[in-house]
Amino acid sequence: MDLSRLEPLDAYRWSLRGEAGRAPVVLFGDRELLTGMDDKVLEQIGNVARLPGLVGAAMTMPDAHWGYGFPIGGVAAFDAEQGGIISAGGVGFDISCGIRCLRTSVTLERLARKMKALADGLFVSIPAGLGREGHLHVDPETLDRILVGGAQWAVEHGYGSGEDLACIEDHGRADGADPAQVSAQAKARQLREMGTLGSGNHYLEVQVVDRVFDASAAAAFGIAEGDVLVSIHCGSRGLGHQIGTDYLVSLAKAAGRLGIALPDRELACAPIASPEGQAYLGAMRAGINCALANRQILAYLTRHTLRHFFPDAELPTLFDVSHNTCKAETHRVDGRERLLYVHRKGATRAFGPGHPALPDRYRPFGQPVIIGGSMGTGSYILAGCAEGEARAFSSASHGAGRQMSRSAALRRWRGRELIDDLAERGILIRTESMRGAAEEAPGAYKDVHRVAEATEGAGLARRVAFLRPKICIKG
DNA sequence: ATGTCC
Repeated sequence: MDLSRLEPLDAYRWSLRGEAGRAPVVLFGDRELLTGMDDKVLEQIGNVARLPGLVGAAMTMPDAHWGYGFPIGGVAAFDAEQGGIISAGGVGFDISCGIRCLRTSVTLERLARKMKALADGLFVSIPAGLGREGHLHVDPETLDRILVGGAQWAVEHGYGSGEDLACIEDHGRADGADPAQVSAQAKARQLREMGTLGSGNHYLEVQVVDRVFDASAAAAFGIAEGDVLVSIHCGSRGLGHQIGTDYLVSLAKAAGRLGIALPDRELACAPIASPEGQAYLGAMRAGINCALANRQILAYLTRHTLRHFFPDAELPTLFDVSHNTCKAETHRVDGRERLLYVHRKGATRAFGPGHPALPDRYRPFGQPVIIGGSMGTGSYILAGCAEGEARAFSSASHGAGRQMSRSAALRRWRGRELIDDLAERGILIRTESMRGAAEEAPGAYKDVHRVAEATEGAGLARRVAFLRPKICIKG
């Protein structure tokens, strides 16, 4: 990215020079992260800043990269009463993709003795890969109840407990979901895919807490150095993807009908208050519930498998965060509380200390934020902080973020070699696709340590712990 | 991300 068009606000915050007809643009990240970003990121977030009803600045997180319409790592808030819009490209195709993090009572010593068997066991029990079907097949009526009930449906049907729900965003269920706005095709794709991981950057990882940055927040989150965790990264599978595809068309038509000038056709959108906007909102929330139920079922399968190897294992939920959503939230803007529709595409909600939506135990420390690492590199747990509210509508990074395209990664690496190298370093990968593993090469991603450091430096969230991977099941 | 092109 050409930094000459940017004005540094400080070492971690940059403003794009103003232009007529465009709202402010702020990019978070250090000089090296921004230098490494594609110019497309700047072009795309500049386009977002031209959409109607934007409040404050259009923003990118430190892990941002080029995406469909909106950059991945993009954050934009809109006010329905000011003609604000909602955009499918601002949420992403994998609606409510996110990470469920489970704590475990398994010690590193016990894990070390069962590494290979556990890796093989998880690979058998966790359905992964493109188009892969799950153990649970549902009928259309049941799917509609899942789309309304989310993880709450899953818990009611034996896949977990109320303690899980307390540690999921929105208590495991998005209000206002409307399955009637989800196409028959989208639903048909999901009937056999509940409880599946998917492909691409999705994974299930067994991790060890390698370093604690903030002992009091870590204690509140229930973790300490040497603890074993399991993180599950996945989303709403075929259903979410089909909702995105369907509404790209309907929102583009609405934009045309209402004369909304689109700087890029990939930014198809409609006013939140329009029939098409409301329909997408209802469908997208159904997609959120699909993803929340999916991660709850995968948590159940994970517990079942770990208890086969460690019969006394407890695996309580630390937290479950989504990073592809648009959520109605109240934010203070220029001293006034306003209801905003915050698009976070490849960005995590990061409420600060004291927020009423947080579980009691976490509230004094802020919301757990999870930055998922690339294959074999490690992940971070952070905590939302007060500055993030004013700076980014309480948003933070969601991962390492790609720095190289999938095709470029395929040309450069071989999956088999990457996996053998990682095994020599004590990290076991099990995957359905060697091609997928090459695309997910650690070198194709930004440095997760730098992303986490910049996220803290920018005042978006504070680092709490670094997690080192031990076993990774890839789609 | 995705029954990677109906």
